[in-house]
Amino acid sequence: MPTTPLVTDDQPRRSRRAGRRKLIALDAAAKVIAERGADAARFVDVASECGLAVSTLQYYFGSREDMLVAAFRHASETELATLAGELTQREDPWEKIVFLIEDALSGYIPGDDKGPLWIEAWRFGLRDEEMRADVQRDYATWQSFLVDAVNEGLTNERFVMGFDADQFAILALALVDGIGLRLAVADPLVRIEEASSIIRTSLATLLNVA
Amino acid sequence: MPTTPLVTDDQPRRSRRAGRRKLIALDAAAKVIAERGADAARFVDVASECGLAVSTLQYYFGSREDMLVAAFRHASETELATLAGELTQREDPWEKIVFLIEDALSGYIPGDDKGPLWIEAWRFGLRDEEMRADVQRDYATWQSFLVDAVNEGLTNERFVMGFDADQFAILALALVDGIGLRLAVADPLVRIEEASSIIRTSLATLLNVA
Amino acid sequence: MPTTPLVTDDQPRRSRRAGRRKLIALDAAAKVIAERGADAARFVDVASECGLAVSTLQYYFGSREDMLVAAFRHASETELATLAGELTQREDPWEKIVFLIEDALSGYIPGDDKGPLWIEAWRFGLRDEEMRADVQRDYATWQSFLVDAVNEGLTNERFVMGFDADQFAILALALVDGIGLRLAVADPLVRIEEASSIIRTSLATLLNVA
Amino acid sequence: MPTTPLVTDDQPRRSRRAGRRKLIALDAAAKVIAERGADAARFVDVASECGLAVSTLQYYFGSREDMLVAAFRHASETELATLAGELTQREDPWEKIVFLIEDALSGYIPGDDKGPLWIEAWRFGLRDEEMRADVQRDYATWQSFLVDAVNEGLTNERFVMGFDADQFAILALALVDGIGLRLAVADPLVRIEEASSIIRTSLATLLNVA
DNA sequence: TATGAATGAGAGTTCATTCAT
DNA sequence: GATGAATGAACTCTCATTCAT
Repeated sequence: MPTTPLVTDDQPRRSRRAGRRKLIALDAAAKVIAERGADAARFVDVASECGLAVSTLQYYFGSREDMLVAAFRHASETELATLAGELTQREDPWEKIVFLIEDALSGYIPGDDKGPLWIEAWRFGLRDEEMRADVQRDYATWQSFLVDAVNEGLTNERFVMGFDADQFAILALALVDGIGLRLAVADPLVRIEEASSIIRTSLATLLNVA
Repeated sequence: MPTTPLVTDDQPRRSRRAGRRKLIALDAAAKVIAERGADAARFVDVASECGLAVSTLQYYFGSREDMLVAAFRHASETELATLAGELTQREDPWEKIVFLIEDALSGYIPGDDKGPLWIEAWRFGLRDEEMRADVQRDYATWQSFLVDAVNEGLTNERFVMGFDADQFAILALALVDGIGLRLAVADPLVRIEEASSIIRTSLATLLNVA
Repeated sequence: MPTTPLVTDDQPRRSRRAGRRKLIALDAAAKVIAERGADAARFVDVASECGLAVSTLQYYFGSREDMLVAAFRHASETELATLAGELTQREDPWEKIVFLIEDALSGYIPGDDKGPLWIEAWRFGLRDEEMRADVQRDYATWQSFLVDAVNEGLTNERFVMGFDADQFAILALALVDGIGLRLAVADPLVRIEEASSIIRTSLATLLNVA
Repeated sequence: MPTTPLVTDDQPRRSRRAGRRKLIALDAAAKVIAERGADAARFVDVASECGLAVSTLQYYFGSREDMLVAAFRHASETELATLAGELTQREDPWEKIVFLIEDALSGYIPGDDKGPLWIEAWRFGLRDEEMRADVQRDYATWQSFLVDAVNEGLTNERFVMGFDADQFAILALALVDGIGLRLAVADPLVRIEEASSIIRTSLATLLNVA
């Protein structure tokens, strides 16, 4: 190992540096998008957030829109990978479901960037085909996480349910997003602590959790 | 005709005409917002949509942002008034609930402007205090429509439920919005017809509708 | 006259002012094009030449390219109109021909803007279809001026010639442009005074001017 | 092979290769200039035309402008050398003149790069002193080719003429360029076949070709 | 020798806004 | 009350150029 040729490292090192900076730029872009909204995310904002020149961002991503899409994609890929890792560390299917719900919901609490970023992503997807495909893929992934957990529970006989697993997953995701939106706009009628328990209770009811 | 008091009429008529034009402008603005998104809704777009001059719109509303907020408010007031009227024409509380759900959900079907407008409204509310207050008020109104229906049903003993009426209303609205979003991004995993029935079934389960 | 309705003047007055300024802008653009070349003619240059804001120029012309084309067209229309006027003031066909040649040639003498502008125009026309049509039209007009004079001379029996009038006109224009180019690049082998006399002599030879 | 002195060869071979690549770059530059015009000839265009990196071109030529000038010079030197060679293969002075005229004229026919390149060269020369000197030199060379042929013909008594040889050469070149321009802008009033014959006929007339 | 990474300078364009009428 | 003319501010994007390797 210590004797492996250092020279072959040279090529990767260059690109690795560039790659590193690009990742930093992507994170900065995601942060700016979450804070100001995608439409108001300017090159200058991202540049000053990550300390790179505006023209460097353009060199990396081509156009502003491409930067936004790349930032969305990077953020969601990172998050979904983390999520998948976390799930493998939990045994009980109901626990998995609760984990997913709590994680998703927490993103909407003012101060967290995940919710706003997600909101921007699919709003962008309303009018941009490429982004729409990404959003659909993300929904599908979340849904599959839930479906897997539900199916485990059904197999275990921990759950008994009148819906099929996909329908349940759709309902669960909808509840989280729908309530998340009210948290995001700081609706005084929906308190954070209550939100979580309402969702858990209603889903438990639908699943007849043992 | 020529002898009718033209002069005294003149003042009111003018302002009435102005009022008329302003309403047309508001509708045009709402349409443009729904189509392009609030951030991309330019004065020129609205102007060419309603046939008025850009400077006329500024004369009416002051700034672009004020125009947007006015458009949102006008649209929601109009819709809520219509909704209230429709509700009085229904007797059965479950029917009222179904009506509200169907109405809300239908707005999200691609091609309809109500869903996109609502999305723009609360996204705008994420970063604009004045708009946020409007959004919260709208949520409260929708919630009260549902709460009233639920309470009727509980009184009638048509419904039996473990939640309180507000919690149920929050759940119902969240489901509609959450699923609406997936319809809006044309998610292939959520078909329109199915969406409605999932919501109805799950709510009926929670309410134990007689 | 002093009693004509002043009010009807109102509308035109506004547009007349705008029209006035636009003409000034067109002249400024032509000057900048002649000096720096069309590709290097920036909005800033034209703006500072005529004292208007850059955005005003864009308001007038739309895009930079449209401004250039408008400037070319304006210049050529003005020049051709002047030329047509001058021609009517000359009787003798040979005198007309000489006048046309001298006028065209003089534009190429360093310091004059007409030659450089013409060069820019047709070089632009090499790659722009709209401009190409304009250039062809200009060539046709110049050619027709010459053809008319030649035909007069043939009728008068002042000229006797083996070519037809169009061929002669093509030759004459080619000589003027071809020699003009050498004047424009300050070719030491072609002196201005000589240039004119060579052209006159050779054309006179071809026409066998009486 | 393995025993041949690799090292001593190495230096020359490298520079030879470099020289080869530089020539390819020059041809690519000339092509791009002819197609897009000198002002629009970017490093990227040339780079993608010849498969080299932008920074390599800059390494070769220094600045963009230097690359352009080098390309012009390379193209004209190549052409003039070829031309000189061709002329030695012709005996008859009139044949030489016709050959020169046809060659020059053919460059202006849309599709050929020589005419456009020449146009760009002297237009560039209008504003760049270095280039202007090159253009004047090129004109001088062409003119000398013609003058030599004319003098041969006068000595032979094939030609009888009222002009001196330089004046004739100036006229001939002017005709070719002047008519070439009209071919270049696809002027419908000047057909290619006719153009050539008009020039030949008029020059023959002036020379009283035997 | 040759090239990718990074950046500053400069240009066109959009757009809300001001002002005079 | 309504609108066209004019403009400044802001932003994206292109491109030559510098630098390190």
